[in-house]
Amino acid sequence: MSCHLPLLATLHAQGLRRTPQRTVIVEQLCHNRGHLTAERVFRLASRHLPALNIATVYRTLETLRAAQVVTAFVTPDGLTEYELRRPEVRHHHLRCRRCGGEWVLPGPPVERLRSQIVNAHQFHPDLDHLVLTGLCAKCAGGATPRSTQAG
Amino acid sequence: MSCHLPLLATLHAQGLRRTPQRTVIVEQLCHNRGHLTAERVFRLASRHLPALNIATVYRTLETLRAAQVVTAFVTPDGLTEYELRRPEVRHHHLRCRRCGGEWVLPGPPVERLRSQIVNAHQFHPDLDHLVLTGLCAKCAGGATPRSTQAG
DNA sequence: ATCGTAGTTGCAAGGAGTCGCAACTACGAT
DNA sequence: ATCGTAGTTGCGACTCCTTGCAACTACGAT
Repeated sequence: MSCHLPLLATLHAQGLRRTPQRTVIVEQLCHNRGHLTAERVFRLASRHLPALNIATVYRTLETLRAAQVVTAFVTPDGLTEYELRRPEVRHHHLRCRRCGGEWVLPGPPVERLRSQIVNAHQFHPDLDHLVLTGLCAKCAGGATPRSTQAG
Repeated sequence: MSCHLPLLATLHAQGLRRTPQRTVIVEQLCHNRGHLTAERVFRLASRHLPALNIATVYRTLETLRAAQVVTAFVTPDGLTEYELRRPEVRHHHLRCRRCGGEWVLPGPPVERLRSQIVNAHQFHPDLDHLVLTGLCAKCAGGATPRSTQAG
């Protein structure tokens, strides 16, 4: 069962159109789990819909984000990346700025930070999806990180 | 005593030139504490050096960052901001995405997160200077945040 | 003081992302 | 099935930031 149909239904339920462009973009997001830049989405999607325009890709990704179908986040490098939204799986990423390796950071440590911020400052931080760059153990001169590779 | 002279000396000690452009840019960073976008640096500095070119500003800020005179960071909005580097004062920012208000988050909670990541994953995250967006107490419908206003 | 040269600049072109508009079309009503 | 219309697209122009290059110059050696 394709995963894009319920997502398109979500759009439709919000009064938004299920255009071929949006369909193919959502399909690619389903087929290529993990983070995708807009450019990559464009390249993947335009194989199936050659007349697709890059401006449409950006707009569609923004529409999907606003519709909470997709999560968009800015990496510390200043790149915007997109990922299908999985609200029940709150996770973060550790990304090595030297080798590019990436690991999943499970939710609890960041949740503790969130709690501390809420309690001490009554501030509600957007901490659903963090990408933290740094150096992995190997590049920093040590052993392998212990968490799972990112997916 | 102007703060820009020792900073320019730092550049010089690294084999880099103390040009008038760099001087005026560093002066503005000293006079205008807090976060500055490249555009704002450009506007401030070009009052003193009208022929200054925006490309030079970007390059100079990057040079200053590489020389560890300046900290550069990408906000969750995707904007790059710069701040004089003060390694002995490790701090972070809470910025309200609705009202734009900004508060300082002192170091310890993030340090605890860092320790947890290092211990569990042998990953050394870049956590010297975080900007966390979210909703302040007022915009989220509560009382005022308790930490100091950002400076 | 002059000189040589490598670091740096201004400039124009280029790339990534955004925006406004005319043309197109998804889709609910009939 | 057709129709009307508001949502959406492709396109070209625009903005912000980056890049390559010729010209300039900071500065160490003399």
